[in-house]
Amino acid sequence: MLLRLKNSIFGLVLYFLKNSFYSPKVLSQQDFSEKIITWYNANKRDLPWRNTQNPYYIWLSEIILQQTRVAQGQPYYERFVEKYPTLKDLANAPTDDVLRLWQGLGYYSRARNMHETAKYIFEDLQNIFPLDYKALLSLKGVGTYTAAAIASFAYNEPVAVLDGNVFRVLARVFGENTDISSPAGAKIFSKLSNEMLDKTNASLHNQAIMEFGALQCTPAKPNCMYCPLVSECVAYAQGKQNILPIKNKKIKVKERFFDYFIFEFEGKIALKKRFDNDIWSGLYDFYLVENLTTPSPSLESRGVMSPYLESGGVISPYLEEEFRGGFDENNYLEDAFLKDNLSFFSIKKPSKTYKHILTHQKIKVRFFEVKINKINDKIASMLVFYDLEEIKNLPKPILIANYLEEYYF
DNA sequence: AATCCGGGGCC
DNA sequence: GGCCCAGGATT
Repeated sequence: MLLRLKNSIFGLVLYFLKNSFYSPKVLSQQDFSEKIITWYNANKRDLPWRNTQNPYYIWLSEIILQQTRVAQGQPYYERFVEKYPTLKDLANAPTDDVLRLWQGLGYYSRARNMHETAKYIFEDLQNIFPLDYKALLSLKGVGTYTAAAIASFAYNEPVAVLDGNVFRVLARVFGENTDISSPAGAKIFSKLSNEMLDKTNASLHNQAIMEFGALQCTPAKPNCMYCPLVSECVAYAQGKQNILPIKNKKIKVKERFFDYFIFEFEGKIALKKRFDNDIWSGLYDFYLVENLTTPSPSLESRGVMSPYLESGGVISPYLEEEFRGGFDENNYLEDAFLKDNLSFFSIKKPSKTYKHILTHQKIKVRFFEVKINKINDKIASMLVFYDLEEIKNLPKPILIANYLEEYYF
């Protein structure tokens, strides 16, 4: 008992020491919220999705902006609103069209999930957008951030948003050094963000803290000189603006090697729709041979390719199988081209090697333009050809779209 | 808990 | 080249 009293007195003394001498001013919920909202009213950008309480438009903007900068996402938002002014329009659109409009934004599962959810709301929920955080959270593609954003912006429901901006602002202002990429961090920051939330003014508060993070409390070189929270900011007092927030998760980048074969016949080009658990699912690219370990040696340098550069060669009926399963480098030419005399073609030298950088992958890509002169039923059944007008309207990885733009359109 | 999913912009 | 971006799904 005595020990406990001693400890509590000791703790009390420490508390006063900490807050009187070593720490910035204590920040109440009201002070915090008022300061960022005042800042927001003076500094906010005029963004189109802020001029509506329509949950469909807010949802659309939030899906587009996931892991995407405002400057990059805004033109897409405007095109989506133009083309699909209501949820019904989006629900009734072909998936290829939705993905085509999304082309270049990346993370294409966002578009696929968005379209699926649009159909679900229109058909199964009688076109009534879910009305609270919990219901929103059950939607495909809607996680805790997006559910909180829609619930607060559209319905003013008192749930705090927690995105990269909010993590950063809270970590710095309160000197919270828990790893934001850890489950413990998610818990602590979620609690902290909800404690700081102005519960009668959730929409404005949430908009304000994110905009504050985006414009004022930026990842690099935050504008501490003119910051309304500078005298309360723990990170500033301790000179830790560049350390916080802590994010320990390291991504590892995998290197891949793509050889694309662009089969052309009578002005049409063969494309293949991608699927499964790989990048660009749902998009169309050329016929791909992936080397899983090292780049295949330049075909000419092996002294094997040269005859085919001039006189044409043959395409294997097993081409499709080879394309599906990668290929054995030693049997590369045999497997891909030499097994049967099914069709004559001529092949251009491989293109230069393009480097395509993704978050988790570094891809080295070469293109081989293959003109097919004669075709038979087997080849026709292996390759699906599209004319250039069709290709323009199909969703493609930006890598493929750029190549087509450079050499075919 | 760890891994995967794009593309662009900034330093 | 490294980091970040109005994160979420999958395993």
